[in-house]
Amino acid sequence: MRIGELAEACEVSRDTLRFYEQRGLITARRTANGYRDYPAEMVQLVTYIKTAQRLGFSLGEISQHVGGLWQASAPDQSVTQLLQDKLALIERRIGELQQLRSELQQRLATTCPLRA
Amino acid sequence: MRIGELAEACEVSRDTLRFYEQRGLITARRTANGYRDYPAEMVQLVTYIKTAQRLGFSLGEISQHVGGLWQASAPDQSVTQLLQDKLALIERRIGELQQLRSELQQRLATTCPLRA
DNA sequence: ATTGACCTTGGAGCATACTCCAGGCCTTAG
DNA sequence: CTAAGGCCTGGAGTATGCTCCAAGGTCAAT
Repeated sequence: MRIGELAEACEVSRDTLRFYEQRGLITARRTANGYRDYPAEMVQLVTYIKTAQRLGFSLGEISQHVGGLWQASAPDQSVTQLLQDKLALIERRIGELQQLRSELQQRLATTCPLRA
Repeated sequence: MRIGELAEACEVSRDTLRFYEQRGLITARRTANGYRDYPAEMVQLVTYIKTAQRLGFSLGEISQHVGGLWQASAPDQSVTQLLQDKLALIERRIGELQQLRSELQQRLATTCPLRA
């Protein structure tokens, strides 16, 4: 599939996909005429990247984990390790957000929400 | 108090304070020699800015509300609304992260974590 | 053959939130 | 008097994550 199709399927811009490639988050084969050619699974990968991003991960963090996650074909130790690292990261982030939430809830209960 | 003292009291850099001034978040009197001179309450204001930021507000959002907030004796409705919106956002994110976490946990429990 | 939609590249520009620097004045201690 | 340290300004630089642009190649349809 070409970049425009992928872009539409993932609801991102072509520029964003080229930017991700530049940053090493995704790669592309090329057709004879030089156009990028993506496999269908690329939709899943880009969706994954956007999800992780929406959840608060930077592209840097994502790129540190995505390669191993995506390329491993067998259940090997390093992949398991990567998943566990990711899980730990997610749990940290949940904790941070929960703390933020309780701060907000407390502030909403006071007379002057943002004071102090 | 001078900028260095304020910076230390608030644990931000002098540059950050000058940056906030540029953005209209804070203002300063000047002494005869041209130095910025802050009242002691400025520590509270800067602390408030940092808090709001940690809670997910951009400096733009903060500056739009800072005047009213700081002076209002009663909880301003628009601010309360803003806080509630942020709270909703945070709760959505926590939910998504928890879902991602359970997905990862399930994958880690299978023999072949990355299939499917 | 030409239009129009698609693709290519490198590079510039933008918003956010700082961070650092040069060049220079003010103040206080030795 | 001089040095050290704090302050001033304007402007450049940094990191993130795009977004847009110019100039040009590709391709299917009319």
